[in-house]
Amino acid sequence: MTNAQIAKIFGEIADLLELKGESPFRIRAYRRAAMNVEAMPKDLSTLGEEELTAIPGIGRDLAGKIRQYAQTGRVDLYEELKNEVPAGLLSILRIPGVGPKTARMLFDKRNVKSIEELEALAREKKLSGLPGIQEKTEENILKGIEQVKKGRERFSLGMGLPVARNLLRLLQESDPRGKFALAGSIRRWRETIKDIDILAAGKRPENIAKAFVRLSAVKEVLEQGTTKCSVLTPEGIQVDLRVVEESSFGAALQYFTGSKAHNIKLREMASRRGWKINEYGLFRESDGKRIAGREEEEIYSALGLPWIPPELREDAGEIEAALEGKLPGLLELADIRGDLHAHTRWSDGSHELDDLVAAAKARGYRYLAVTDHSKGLGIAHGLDENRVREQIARIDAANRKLSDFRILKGIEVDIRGDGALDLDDEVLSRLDIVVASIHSGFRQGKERITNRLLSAVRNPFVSVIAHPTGRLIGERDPYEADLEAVFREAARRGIAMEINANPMRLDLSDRHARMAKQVGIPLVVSTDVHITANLDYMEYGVGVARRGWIGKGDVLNTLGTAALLKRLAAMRHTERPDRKRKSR
DNA sequence: GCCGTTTTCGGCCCGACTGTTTTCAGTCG
Repeated sequence: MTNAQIAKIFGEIADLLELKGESPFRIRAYRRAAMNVEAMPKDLSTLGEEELTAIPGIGRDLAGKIRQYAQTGRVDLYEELKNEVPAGLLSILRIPGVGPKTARMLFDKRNVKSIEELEALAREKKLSGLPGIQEKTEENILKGIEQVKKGRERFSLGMGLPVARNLLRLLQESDPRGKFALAGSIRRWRETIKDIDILAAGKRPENIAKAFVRLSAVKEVLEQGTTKCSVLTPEGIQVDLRVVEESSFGAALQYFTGSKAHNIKLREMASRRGWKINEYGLFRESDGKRIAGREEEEIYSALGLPWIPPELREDAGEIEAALEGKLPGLLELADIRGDLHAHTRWSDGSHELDDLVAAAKARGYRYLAVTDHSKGLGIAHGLDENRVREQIARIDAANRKLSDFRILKGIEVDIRGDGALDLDDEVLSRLDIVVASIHSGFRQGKERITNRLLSAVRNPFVSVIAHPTGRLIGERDPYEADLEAVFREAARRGIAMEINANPMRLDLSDRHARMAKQVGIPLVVSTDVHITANLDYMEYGVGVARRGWIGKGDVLNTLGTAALLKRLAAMRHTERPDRKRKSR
C-alpha cells in the first residue's frame, strides 16, 4: 500500500460523494484527508490508530478506512460508491467548467456516462435546452474536452517559472508604475503548477487588465473582467491575473499565494478573534473596519505571527511553529558556495573543464566537484579506472593554476544491478567526493532496489547518493525503494543525500528532504550540470530545500572549501587501502 | 467527516466570473 493510493481513493470518494450531492463538509473532509495523506512521508500502513488520528484531517472513521485498506486492499465505502455511480462520470468531472451538478444532470437527463458520449452529444448540439445549458455552454464543454484530451493538467515548475517571469517583465514594461508579483504555487516553489497566478495593482485597474490580454505572450483569452482575467499562453499554460487597489496588495498577495489549507487556517484564527480575512484586507466583523492589508506582513502580525515564507505555507505545521517562534531559518541561494555534481565532456557533459570552472566562478562559487559518469554508463562515455586517474591528474594540474577556486575530484559512480559500484575502491579512495546513483533496473522490486542503495551507502568511499528516487517529474515514477531504510543507514554512516536541482528531477522531493533532515542526514543541493547554463537550476534545488524546511546548516555545499573537504574526508569509514604504504 | 479559548454538537473560508437567468446557480481557485 502506498500513501498515494490511499490519497487517490479518498479523492475519488470525494468526487463520488459530490456526484451524489452529499454534504459539502463531508466531501471537504475527504479532500483534505487525501491531501494530507499524500504529503505524509511515512508509510501509513505501518501506523496504529493513534498515530493515524494524529494526522490533521484524519479522525477515527478515516483512520479505520486506512487500516481497512492496509489489511484488505479495499475500502467498503469506495466499492459501494463505485457501484452506485457510473465510472465514466468521474472522468467528466475533469472537464474544466463541468462540475458535479452538471455531470449529474447530464447523466440523469441524457444518460451521459463518458467523455466520448458527452462530446458526441455536444457536437450534435443536443445539449442546448437542458437546464442551464445553451449554445455557449455547449461550446465551452467542447473546448474543455479538447483541453482534457491535450492531457497535461499540470506543468513542471521548470516550464512554468520562465513563462511566468517573462509575463511579469512584459507587464512591468507595459505599466512601469504598476505593481506586479507572482503568487500561487509558483511563489511557493511547488514542483508542478496548474496555472500561473499574477497579482497587479495600479492607478487604473481596467487598463492593466486590457494591457494584459494584449500581451504578445497571450494566445487566447479565456475570461476577462475588470479585476480578474484568465488567458492561455502559447505553451498552453493558463495564467490568471488579479488586479487590486494598492492598499490591498499585501492582503491579496497573501490570499493568492495560498496554499488553500494555509489560508483556511489563518481565516479560522481571524474569525476566532472576530475578524475576517479576504483578498482586500483583514477586517473587524463588528464594524467592518480594516485592520491590515497593504503589506503581507501586516496580516500575519495582526494574528500574532511572524511573516511565514511562502515555501512553508502548506498547513504542514508552519503555523504552529510560527506561533511557538520556532520557524526554521531557511536556506538561501546566496548560501550556496559551490556545486557538487557536474559533468564535463569526459562523459556526457557539453563543456570542457575550463568552461565549467569559469561558469561556476561567474556565479560566485568557491568550488565545483567534477563528477563524470563511470564506465557502466557506456552511452554516456563513462570513465573507467584509468580515465579517472587521468582526469585526477588533469584536475590537480588545473588546481595548481587556480588561486581562489578549488575543483573537487569526483565521480558519479553507477550503482550496478547487483548493488556493487562500478569502479574499484582503490580509485574511489583517490577522489575528494564520490556521488553514487542508479541508472538502470528501475523496475526491480522493492527489496532488491533498496538493497542496491543500502550497499552503496555502506561503501566506505561513497559521500553522496544522487537523485535518490530516480523519478522524472511527469515522465517516470520513482523506483520502489524503501527510502526510510536507506535514510536510516545513511544517517548511521553520515552519508549525504542529494537534492538534485534539475527541475525535471527535483529529487529528493520537498517532503523527502524534510524527512531526511528529521532523520539527521546531511544534504547537498546540486544541479547535475551538463551544460553550463544548467548551473542556474540551483534556485530550483534551493526552492525544494526551503519547502523541506532545510536550513543553511543542513546543507554541505554551504560550507567553505576547507570545511567541506574536512567533512567529506570524515565520511570515509575506513582507512584508504593505500594509505599505509603511501605515508606523507 | 473533522474538530474544540464558541468543546462532544454544530459549526465548517470567501469571493469572482460565466452563462444563464431576471436574481442566481455552478464552477473555480
